[in-house]
Amino acid sequence: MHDHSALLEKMRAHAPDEGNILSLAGLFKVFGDPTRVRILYALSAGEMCVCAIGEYLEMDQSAVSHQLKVLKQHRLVKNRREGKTIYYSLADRHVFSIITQGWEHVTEETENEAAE
Amino acid sequence: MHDHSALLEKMRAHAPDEGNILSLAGLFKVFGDPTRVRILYALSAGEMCVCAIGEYLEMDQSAVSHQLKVLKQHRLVKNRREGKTIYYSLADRHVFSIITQGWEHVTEETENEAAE
DNA sequence: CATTCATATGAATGATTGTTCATATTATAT
DNA sequence: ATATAATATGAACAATCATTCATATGAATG
Repeated sequence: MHDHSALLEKMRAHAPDEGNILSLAGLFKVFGDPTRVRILYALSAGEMCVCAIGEYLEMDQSAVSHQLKVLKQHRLVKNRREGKTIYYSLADRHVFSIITQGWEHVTEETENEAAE
Repeated sequence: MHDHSALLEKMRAHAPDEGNILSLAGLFKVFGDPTRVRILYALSAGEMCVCAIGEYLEMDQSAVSHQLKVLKQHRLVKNRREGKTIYYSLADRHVFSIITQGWEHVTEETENEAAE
């Protein structure tokens, strides 16, 4: 192994906080599932109740609830109750801007998606 | 289950392409691992060779190579050879702006991270 | 050309995770 | 109170995935 002591010295000087790294990876992991992305997309059109989401995405209610819980834990969605039904909606503006940012990367270059 | 036919009708009208959903989730999944985030952060300071990354992150060379391969497949990093060593760097401007976007969400609200 | 250095790759493994099934809440209505 | 509708939760299972170990490539050097 060749020498990098100088470089490493410099890098360790302004290393990012480990807690933030974990939070950040945790956040992106939530976006890293097709089902959750579909849910977020659906909610970008406006609030929806749980069973409407399930019907739209053709998945059963339990699976939807489980994923909504994950999304809520990371504050990507919020909900309100109206009688028996609970309506979910996007939590804040960040949520869709993160998706939009990723979208640009994905749609920008479409050649050899899984190449190499 | 109550009725949503009207809502669903409208939503299916402008549903996002399934292929794009999968690509997008795939992209975020790559960002959803602490090791890969650490690597991207490291590379944001400038290009580094594989063993420097490994030394910096205190993980062995093989693990680094495996993750670099994932990052490269998703065009988040690029590399160039110089003799025996191969230098990796961020692929384009998107990469860090995606991280920055996520960072804002993570650092904005720090109360009850894993609550509920 | 044999050796060494830097990196890549393949198989195996342990851990994580999305979905399903069954069951539990919570709220309305009769 | 019972029944029903809407949602949530817990356990179990299958699939995915990050890491490790061993080995392979590819380039320089003696």
